[in-house]
Amino acid sequence: MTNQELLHHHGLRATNLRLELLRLLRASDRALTHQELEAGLKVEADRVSIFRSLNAFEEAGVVHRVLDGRGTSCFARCGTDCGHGDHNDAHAHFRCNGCGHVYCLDAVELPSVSLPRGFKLAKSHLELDGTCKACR
Amino acid sequence: MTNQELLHHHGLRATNLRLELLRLLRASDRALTHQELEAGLKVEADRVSIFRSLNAFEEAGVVHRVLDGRGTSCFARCGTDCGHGDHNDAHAHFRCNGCGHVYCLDAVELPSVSLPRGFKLAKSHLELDGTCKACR
DNA sequence: TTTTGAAATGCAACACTGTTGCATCTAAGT
DNA sequence: ACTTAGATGCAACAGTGTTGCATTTCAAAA
Repeated sequence: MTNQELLHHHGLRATNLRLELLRLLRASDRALTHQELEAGLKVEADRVSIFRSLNAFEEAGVVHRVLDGRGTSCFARCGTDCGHGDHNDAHAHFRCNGCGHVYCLDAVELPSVSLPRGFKLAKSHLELDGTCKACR
Repeated sequence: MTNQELLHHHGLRATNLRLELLRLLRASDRALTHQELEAGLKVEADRVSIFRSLNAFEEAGVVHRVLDGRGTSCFARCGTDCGHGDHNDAHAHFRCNGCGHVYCLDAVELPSVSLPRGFKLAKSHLELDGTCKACR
């Protein structure tokens, strides 16, 4: 599926900015911040438009959001099985303490947890940190 | 150990602000943001001083920091076995999607994970969300 | 192909978290 | 009571993220 088809399939318009953002996200093996995306764009675009596009992507199920260790949002393309507001992002994330990059780890298995009485679990996120391949 | 002793024990001065912050943190069953702390203070204090105190607490091993779902820092008292830069905060955290409150869950067991080749693990954080007792 | 309405963008302004520099004050040991 | 390193207050700043509003542009229908 092309990026254009992907956008249309989720009810979004295929603008230059959005096609560019998807291109960058698809080309990356890790989750990217809005700053990295802005820096990588081959098109001029306003910060606000990038934020709005990323929010639209997230809501539509095109990307998912991860927080890096300092609380800023990173975005990565979703797997094929995400829909509107229905994310299947139940995989672990690894954050490198050296470069700060955030990787999605689809291979790592998530634990099943039992919560104290009264708490109702919706989702669990396993956040790992350490040193990545490039930083060793 | 009194809050005064606790501070001295970690090489920090027992000022009004810091004693107040510790009082609030000890009285709470969950992690608090700087905003909640500022609102709860019985003493006038500058935002900056609160941030600096919390940073000093964290570095000394008096409190640990958790990010809530939107990336803002929450703070909670550490267990007894934390020292300078040596946190023992390897427990799960639960964030309520209703009220946004963050709870430390000492009871939940952390999984052992195996990373892809090249990644070196330092710490793992299990972040859970759902609905808390009060919000059901 | 042209029209058209909704979606997307750009710009300005704002709120919030968090930090730094510097002058002043205070806790705590002498 | 002195002294000084540690703590505070104030002003200013950087970064993320949002909102309102006018303008542009995509995509579907005429």
